[in-house]
Amino acid sequence: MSCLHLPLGLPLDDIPELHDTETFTLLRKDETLFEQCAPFTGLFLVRSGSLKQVSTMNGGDPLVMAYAMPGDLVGLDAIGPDVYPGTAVALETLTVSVLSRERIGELGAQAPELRQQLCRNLSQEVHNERLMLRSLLHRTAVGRLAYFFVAMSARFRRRGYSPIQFRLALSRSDIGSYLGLTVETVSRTLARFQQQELLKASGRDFHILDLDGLIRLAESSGRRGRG
Amino acid sequence: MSCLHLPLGLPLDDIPELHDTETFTLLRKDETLFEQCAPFTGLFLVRSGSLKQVSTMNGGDPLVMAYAMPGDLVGLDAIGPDVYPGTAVALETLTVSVLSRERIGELGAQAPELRQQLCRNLSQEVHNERLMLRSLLHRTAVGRLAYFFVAMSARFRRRGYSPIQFRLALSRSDIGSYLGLTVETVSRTLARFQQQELLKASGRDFHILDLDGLIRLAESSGRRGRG
DNA sequence: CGGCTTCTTGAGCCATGTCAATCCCGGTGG
DNA sequence: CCACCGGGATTGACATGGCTCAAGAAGCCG
Repeated sequence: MSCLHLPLGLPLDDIPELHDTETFTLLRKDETLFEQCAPFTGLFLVRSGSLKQVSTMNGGDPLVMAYAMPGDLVGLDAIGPDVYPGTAVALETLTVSVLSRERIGELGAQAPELRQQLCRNLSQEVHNERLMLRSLLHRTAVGRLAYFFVAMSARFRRRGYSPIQFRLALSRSDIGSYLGLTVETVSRTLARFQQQELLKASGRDFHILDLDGLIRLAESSGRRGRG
Repeated sequence: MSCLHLPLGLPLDDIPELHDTETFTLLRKDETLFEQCAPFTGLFLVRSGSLKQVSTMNGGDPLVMAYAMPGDLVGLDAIGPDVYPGTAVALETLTVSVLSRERIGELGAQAPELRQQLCRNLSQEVHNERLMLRSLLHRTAVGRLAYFFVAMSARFRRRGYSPIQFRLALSRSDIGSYLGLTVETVSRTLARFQQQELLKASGRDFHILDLDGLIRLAESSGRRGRG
């Protein structure tokens, strides 16, 4: 289960230029960093706070596609299409630094190995996404949520935060959308997790009590689809 | 619904070097091109026949992750991890041409814009996968299968084959695994599609009768998860 | 024609979506 | 400081989609 970090959690810290950027932007809760379909202008590195990326399909409801926390790079999935494939909404007060399209071009020209590194990361990402989402497809609500918390725990750990106690700015219904479940199911399942002393949730603060238990739940394949 | 092509269907035809390769390999049904966890040795371009890529999670059942048809490039998701993240199994007699790791390096060095192009494709891919899988997460069996056939139809069209009549070498249970459904559900749902004259299936040959109807089904969000 | 695998069909049950009521919490105004 | 209000969260009752188990039909190859 090495690949549990979620979508935008690319390990690009090793690209120093990314940290030199001086352009900072501040957003308040519910403000957007960019809108779906807006032309690609650059990448964003989250400094503090968090955001969700929401995509609306042809006449469907908006889906929460990704959750970005400090250290995450946002906008990578806009490089190919050349427009942002979803709207980025601040979940709380948020600061990001901007890496403009032009700057990316310069950097790519100067250091080809940077682009190579980016390729690697993207390739890794394709694989991670596939693996995560395909296994979610086969899991029940319990499995999906367990997976979600294990993944979040791993992500916080990699970022240097506590892997067992953290705050998720996502609402229950965001989590539901992210996992393909209804709010009610999320809520009920969380209640069960707490009864079983797997974790403690108060509002948006979570405390993992039994990570191994959650991992076991996440791996014990839920029932859907045998082959 | 521009992004309906499936995982490995990258539009890399514009990279001419890929077609110059002389190294051909032939495999018979059920033989494998590479095994999961084998070190990355190169990419493969499918010439004829088809294959499925299957990943086994930590102690789970194997999941069908991708289906590759002639013109598809296989192995892109191995670049990042440097090992193949799944086993590639021939579904029928199969010929591929090999693009070795070394050759990729050379090409990348000669033509930097090629690598850039690869980046774009990978980025696009991240987005496509996300979109497809997240929306599958929210759909019922009907929606998933409809989506699947619409996607396949689009893929065959892009490859220059008939978009309404094609053969899928995948078994019902492969399709189920790919979509997160059981064989039985796939079978029953296909039966309903035929009653409603949306398509005709005989064995592994499919004939789309009402593509618009399928698109409508695929888009009319199945019920799971409202937000 | 027999043996294998794949596909289809049926009956029953459980998980989860739906609908609806209530609760909780944070903010706002009196 | 308290009453009110609104959005999110929880909980309950119910309906149903899809998984399970099981049997049979249809291909496929010898």
